[in-house]
Amino acid sequence: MSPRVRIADVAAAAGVSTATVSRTLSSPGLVGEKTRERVMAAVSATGYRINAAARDLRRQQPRAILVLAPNLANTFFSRIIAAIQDVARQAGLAVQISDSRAGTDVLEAIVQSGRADGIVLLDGALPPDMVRNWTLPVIQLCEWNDGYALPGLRIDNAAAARVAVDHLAALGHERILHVSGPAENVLSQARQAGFREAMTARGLPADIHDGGFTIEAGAAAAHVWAAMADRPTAVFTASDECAFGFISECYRLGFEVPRDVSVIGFDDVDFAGHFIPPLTTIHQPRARLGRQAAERLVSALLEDTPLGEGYDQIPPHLVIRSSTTTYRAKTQGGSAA
Amino acid sequence: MSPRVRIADVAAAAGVSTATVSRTLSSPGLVGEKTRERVMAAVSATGYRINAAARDLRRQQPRAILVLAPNLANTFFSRIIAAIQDVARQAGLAVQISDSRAGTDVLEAIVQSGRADGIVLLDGALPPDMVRNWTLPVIQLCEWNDGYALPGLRIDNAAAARVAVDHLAALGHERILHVSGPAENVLSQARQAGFREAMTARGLPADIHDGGFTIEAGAAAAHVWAAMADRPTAVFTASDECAFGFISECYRLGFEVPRDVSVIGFDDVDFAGHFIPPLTTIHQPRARLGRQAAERLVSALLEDTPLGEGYDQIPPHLVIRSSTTTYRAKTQGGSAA
DNA sequence: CAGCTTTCTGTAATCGATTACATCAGTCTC
DNA sequence: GAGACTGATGTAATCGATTACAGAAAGCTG
Repeated sequence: MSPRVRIADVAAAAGVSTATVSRTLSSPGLVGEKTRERVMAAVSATGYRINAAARDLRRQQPRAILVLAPNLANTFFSRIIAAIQDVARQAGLAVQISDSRAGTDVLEAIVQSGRADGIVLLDGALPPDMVRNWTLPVIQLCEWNDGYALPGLRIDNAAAARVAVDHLAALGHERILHVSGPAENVLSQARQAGFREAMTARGLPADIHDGGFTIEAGAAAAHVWAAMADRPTAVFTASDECAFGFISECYRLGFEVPRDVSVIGFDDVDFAGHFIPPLTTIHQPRARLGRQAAERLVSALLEDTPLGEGYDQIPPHLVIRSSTTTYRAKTQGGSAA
Repeated sequence: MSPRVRIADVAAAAGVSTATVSRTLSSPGLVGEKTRERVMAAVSATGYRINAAARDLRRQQPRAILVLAPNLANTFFSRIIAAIQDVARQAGLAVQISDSRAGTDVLEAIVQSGRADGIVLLDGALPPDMVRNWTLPVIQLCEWNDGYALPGLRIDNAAAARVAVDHLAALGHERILHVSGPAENVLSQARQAGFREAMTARGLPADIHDGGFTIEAGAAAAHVWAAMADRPTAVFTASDECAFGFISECYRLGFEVPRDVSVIGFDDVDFAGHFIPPLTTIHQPRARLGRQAAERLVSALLEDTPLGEGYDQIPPHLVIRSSTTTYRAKTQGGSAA
């Protein structure tokens, strides 16, 4: 460990004061050209790197944003985080990531440590009291919670559910099952509401099974579906993973998609188009979501303007592939109850 | 923005000096019991949170680790990062994440900023000159590069390839194609070497197609495979994603797995067991890899001992599912060249 | 050339916590 | 009760950068 090069060392090497070195680095316009050159030469000669802690302390801002996501292992977040990272880097900000389910005291310590000056919050299930107390700018992404009273960005989940129903109805389906996400999740609730609304608008019964976002939840739902008296001819699932699990398990039970049941997923993960069959699903523009939220936060931070209050909603987009097909009233004796 | 509460405010509220407050927080044993209680009361009354920048500056260590991964959007990393995050949090360390392909100057700035005191490096393709110059402890994970001369952790990739070949050979396959990852990638190279070795040891020809880790690469490989004169009866792919792409495209071309070709993947991503067919694949214990690497780094940091030099290699583990089956010399007229 | 700008550079205070050292009160020993 | 020791607390220097303020040099104007 060579002793760290400090700004004073660079100043000495260049024969100027530390103030001049600092200015050369942060606002070069204030420094004479010849001096600037000498300083830059000294910087590279000494291999000087700024000490972030000292700068942050003095400037009172760490130039970093914190991303809080529930369950980092969930692949849904990776692309979003990559986009956030990308925007942040271009603005010269570091990105710190934490699991939002780490426990309130841990979370408080992280948030209040002064290590970040803005937050992207991907979790809508934190205690509102805690979140409202945070003094840094926070932007909600994908999930949300009205109790936080924060600006945010998400797709229009209810509309997405309606679009899914529209598509299935247009194909002739009348019995549609919605395998929803966890009941306490806002996304689940919004999508359920949209589903219910679209179904009742058509005078159709709204069958909802409380499932989850996971592959396992989808597989379990397949058994529920298979055991239903008057089996729905189409299923709208909580997520692509859920759809994968559902389809796989159906296959194992001797059913085929879309022959025996049409399936619509949610998210359009990378893999959805390559599944067998390629999955019809609601597209979530994850890179765009991450980028847009990050840009809004970053510009608020850099220009020191408030974040605003808007809840941007991106309209839903259905990607039609091969897991849905027209409903043909059974011609074969196949699948009675 | 309420003005931040500083340690001096707490000291005033408790009627003690800042030194006592600081000691109460970091080494409570040094402080008298009654004083300690008064200080703690003052801390919660004022809502005091320590300022990380000031502490880091004084202590000369930021208590954070930096994770560098190529392409954060890749789902392979999410679980690893979650595990690292978990270990770090329990040790009271923050986690900062950056894309290792951000460009050498950006990377240098991040690494040398003094914001982290240790690095987990998931990329083996950075310039060795740069990496060797880093003065903080670095541990390589999954990928590696001998030019870095760093300690690391990974599975035994060559052995994994051998295990894959063993399995296929035991099923009677003699023509096996290896769809490998990018030629310049160390993982690809190690697996290719293992594949070649295992095949030649059996007197079998080692067919290798330079592909990639992606779904698209797998789909492209399916066309290559389909066009081969004497079509291999089994394929060992670079990754599960590659296998998925391969299988999907085969299906589209009118082939079925494992009826027409057995397929082995690599990684055992969450989804592998739910694919159709469930994928036989080499398991990478991603949570364990992340955890183990993080633990090694964290304990070196906390105890201020060197990281050591070992390259831990985890033995490979094959998960046998349904995408591989015994080779039956063609009885049907099906698929001649 | 006096006086006024403008441009550049240096001096020194400052951010908020940690900690070496000094101090002081109380306890123990002989 | 003097002296030594222990434990608790305070004083103040320190980490490394930024920046308000001041001063110096150079350029302009009349």
